[in-house]
Amino acid sequence: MARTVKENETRKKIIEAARKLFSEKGFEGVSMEDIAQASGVRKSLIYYYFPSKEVLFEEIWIQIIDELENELFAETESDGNITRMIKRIIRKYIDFVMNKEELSKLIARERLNVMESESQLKRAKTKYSGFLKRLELLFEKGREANVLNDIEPSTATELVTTVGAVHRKGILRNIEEFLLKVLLKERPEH
Amino acid sequence: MARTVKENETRKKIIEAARKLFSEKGFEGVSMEDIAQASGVRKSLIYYYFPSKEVLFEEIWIQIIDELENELFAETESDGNITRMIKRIIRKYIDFVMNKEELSKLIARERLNVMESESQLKRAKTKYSGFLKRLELLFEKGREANVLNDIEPSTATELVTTVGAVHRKGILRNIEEFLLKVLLKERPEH
DNA sequence: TTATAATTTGACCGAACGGTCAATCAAATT
DNA sequence: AATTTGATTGACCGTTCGGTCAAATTATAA
Repeated sequence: MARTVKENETRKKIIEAARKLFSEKGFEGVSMEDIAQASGVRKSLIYYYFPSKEVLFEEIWIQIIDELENELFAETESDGNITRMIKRIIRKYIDFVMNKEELSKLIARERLNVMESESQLKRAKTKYSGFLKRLELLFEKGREANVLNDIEPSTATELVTTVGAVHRKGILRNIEEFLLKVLLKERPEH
Repeated sequence: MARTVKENETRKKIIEAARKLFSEKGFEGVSMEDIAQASGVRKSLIYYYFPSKEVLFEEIWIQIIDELENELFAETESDGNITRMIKRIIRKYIDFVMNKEELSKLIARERLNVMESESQLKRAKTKYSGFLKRLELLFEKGREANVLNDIEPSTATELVTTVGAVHRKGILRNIEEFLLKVLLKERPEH
């Protein structure tokens, strides 16, 4: 039987160290030795918990996208008002970028590589594509309800996820306003 | 004496192949062997023209930032009207992102790594810092002339350069409007 | 107390990487 | 024609990388 307390400690330390390093330097810029040193274990122990560097990255990526999806979609989808739903999701997305800098920086840094990967990072790509699809479906509904401006849902999705690379907190609220203005037909209230 | 025609051909081929690959996969994601194969020469020939991978990257980076600066600043700085100058520069920047996709994607992909590098890529960093400084000085002038909104020039600079990561042409004009709205006190004209 | 299982380690491996160098080839000069 | 110079190549090097494995240590179960 697993010593769950101890396993959770070491495994968690590895994940936390790796996430921090991936956020700072990206997947290719970090070595397994870097992660080992940052987490205080020997490199070969990482392979006891994770079969490869790629799987470790994917697990972190999936955790992050899970957390992002929980922030954005947890309570929103039961709302009948599509405009309010879009507003709330944009708001929560900007909150996420502001408050979870390590996570949002990792997404900003690696999302292109994840999306463009072919034979690698399949699970990461699937996860992220699923997230983008959920966003796009929401904008699709907005278009059908005739509250979206003349903008393709896929384009709206890319706009939102790209401007998430801005991290100066002083302008993220400007960006929120900008997004609402570009996306929704009604003018955002103050 | 140099056989300048022939040297220009091979050297140019190497630079073009490298730029394309760096744009697609980033500095760390491309090997010298990749570049050699893409340019149709043997890897060791690259070292005949460039002492290292880092120097090759820096030469490409400097060319790109030169081109960007030429687009943005070539005729603008003699204009006395600071509002018009800022408008024109934002316009030209969006034009650059739309029309020079390979270059703007390389900047978007590597600018964080360039700015955060410590012992490497010094010339690339210096070049990019210089470019950012020029932008910031322009916004500084805008603030002094009281035409900038309540936004730090350094923040304005980061906003402009970050949203340059958006490549969907359908929304770059929206972004231009957004930038002008956020940065300038007067409303942008249509 | 002993046995077993889980965790952890140090040593090691093959491949890929950035880079070097002597040799060869092609072009230019004498 | 011979020599010199520039361009190009194949073979090779040392280092770093992702990853493996047997042994040792620690924790748990019997």
